[in-house]
Amino acid sequence: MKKKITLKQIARELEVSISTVSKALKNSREISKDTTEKIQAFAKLYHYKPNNIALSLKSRRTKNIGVIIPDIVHHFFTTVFRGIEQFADTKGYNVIACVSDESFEKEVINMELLANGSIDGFIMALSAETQLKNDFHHLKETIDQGMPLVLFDRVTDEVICDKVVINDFEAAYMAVKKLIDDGRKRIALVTTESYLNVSEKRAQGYYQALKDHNLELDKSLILRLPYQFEDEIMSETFFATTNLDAVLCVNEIFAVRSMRIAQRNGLRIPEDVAFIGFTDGILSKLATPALTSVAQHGERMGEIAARMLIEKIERDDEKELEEETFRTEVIEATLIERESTIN
Amino acid sequence: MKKKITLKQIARELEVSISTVSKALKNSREISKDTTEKIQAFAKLYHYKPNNIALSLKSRRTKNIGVIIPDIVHHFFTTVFRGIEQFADTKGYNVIACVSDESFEKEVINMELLANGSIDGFIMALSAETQLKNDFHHLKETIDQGMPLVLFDRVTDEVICDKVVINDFEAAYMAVKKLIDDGRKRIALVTTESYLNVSEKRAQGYYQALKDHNLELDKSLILRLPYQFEDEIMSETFFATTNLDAVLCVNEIFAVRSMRIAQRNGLRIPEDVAFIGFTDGILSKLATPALTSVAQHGERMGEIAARMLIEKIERDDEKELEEETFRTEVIEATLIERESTIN
DNA sequence: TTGTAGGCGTTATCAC
DNA sequence: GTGATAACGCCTACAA
Repeated sequence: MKKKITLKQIARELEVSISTVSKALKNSREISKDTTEKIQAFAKLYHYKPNNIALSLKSRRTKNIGVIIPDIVHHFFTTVFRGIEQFADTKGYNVIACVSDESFEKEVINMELLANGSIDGFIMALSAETQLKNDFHHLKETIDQGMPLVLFDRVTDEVICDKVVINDFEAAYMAVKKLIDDGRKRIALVTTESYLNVSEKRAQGYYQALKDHNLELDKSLILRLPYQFEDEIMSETFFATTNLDAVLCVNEIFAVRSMRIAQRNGLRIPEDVAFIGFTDGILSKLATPALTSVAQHGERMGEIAARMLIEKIERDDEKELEEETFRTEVIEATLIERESTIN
Repeated sequence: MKKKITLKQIARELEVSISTVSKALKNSREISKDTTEKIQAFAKLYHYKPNNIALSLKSRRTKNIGVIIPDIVHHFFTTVFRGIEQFADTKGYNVIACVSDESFEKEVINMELLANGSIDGFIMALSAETQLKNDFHHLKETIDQGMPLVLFDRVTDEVICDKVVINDFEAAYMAVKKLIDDGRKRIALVTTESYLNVSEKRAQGYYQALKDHNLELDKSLILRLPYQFEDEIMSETFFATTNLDAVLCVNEIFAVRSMRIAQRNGLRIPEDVAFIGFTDGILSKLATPALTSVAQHGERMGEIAARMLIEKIERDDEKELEEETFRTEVIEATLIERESTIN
């Protein structure tokens, strides 16, 4: 087992100084051709590669970015993550992934841990608990220390930083409008408890679309499920007792589960009830019937977030005292029509 | 904006030496109560936290582990990743995630990048291309440099290191046996091209089960799909022209897609055809009918891999020259029965 | 052309 | 009790 070799060891072996080795390996013209060749040959032989940690300590750049997401076994976050990773990779950055598990405390701990030099910037989506508590001191402190931060999807107005979101309001509006245009009158909404920012925006879009088309807002058409629901009793009762002809769900899991229950109750999709979900992951594509779904373009979202972050990181290098400017990029959601609505 | 503060700055402000500050913050009894308190108060005020990079340089420990997986938007790998992340978190380790995207080159590059000091050890599943090329020099070199490595799921006998796998052969055998016990006679296998180690083991289990139950191996019952197949023509033809009464699929996507096609062809599930898949992710649970599936227990796999790795990392600290021993942990797959087979 | 010295932030050893 | 010094691995301005 040959441990990684260092400049110092090469220098000792070849009886030259460390700086000579360092320069030779960078093809500095200061060093004679002879020594350069000798050193490079030796270095190659021993697979010399500079130690990232030492480089980071010196340059104050880790080439790592921290990504904190609420959940990894979740199609949307996973696609965003892939977008981030792919873009980061092209720029020579690595991604440190932390899962907050929807917990405020884990989010805080992870952030503080990483903020102490491990990374050059953060990309994150707020945990459910953080949104519920409305406590963002950890984000503010991080920003305050000069650490770039990009929020995506689960964002908040309380924190001033770069953001990437989709137009949730408009997307929901568009989905409901489609249902109305198809002749649906009793359109239900299946959503989460209300503190989740994105769900709330989608609900607003739903309300507005109804209003604009002179449909009354009927509270009995709204089903609010706990975020991580396993239990299907609430849904079963809802579908058994509610008179409806269309359903908008704020994610694809709710949608597919709801479709199953509706089908079990003898409803035909889309003839009796139309369904539209959010997320457009593999579930939407492979459900029976295939689910019409609002595509959130997670991968692009991740890519844009990573681009924004890396730009900021690398710009910070150049002009130290520039006026900070923050942007919010809005990605247009698109409705992917499949079998669960009438085309 | 207050940049992170360092020991040196605290020392200067308080007009003491750096070492005094360092000791005071560690509650060393060498330092007087007065100075200790003064320093700690100041440090707290400025949110002092030691710089991870500097600590790493000194300790030669990064408290990071590198995870290289072929694909992140993939239920099984995602669950393994979660298992790794969760366990790592409890031990104070962070996870750097790289996606090889099934590419040999990306795998090599990522590995070399991380191996230069960024992490303390690797957990990985081989990319498809790596298995196809059968080239493992990058793994061997990494191990040779004293970097601990744990392979999971997509492993190879060519590399000697810790491994975590499921009993693919037995799991497939068990699944086929169940189908046979249910009275199925013409059991098809939907698998990937053969270079994928795990698919091949599953195929072997399928062969053996047939053989042990005196069923002839009929090549026309085997459908080999390209790994990332989007196109459904091959499957359509297969289901349209093949006489079968059961199907074993090596992953849940193949299974759900196949079920859809079979249903479109007028086959009833499970009456006419029974289906069993591998993976047991959300697709299996929410498919119509719900899919009987071999659970691979990805999360546990990740946890065990992380435990093995961290043990090795931390043992390396202690006894430097101990005889290396490597283990292969086998996780028992379990068959989760649902509606796509007869109970 | 080569080498020395200082510094990145920290800890540990040893001297005062 | 407190501080100076060396070291982790690397880079670079400045000497020689």
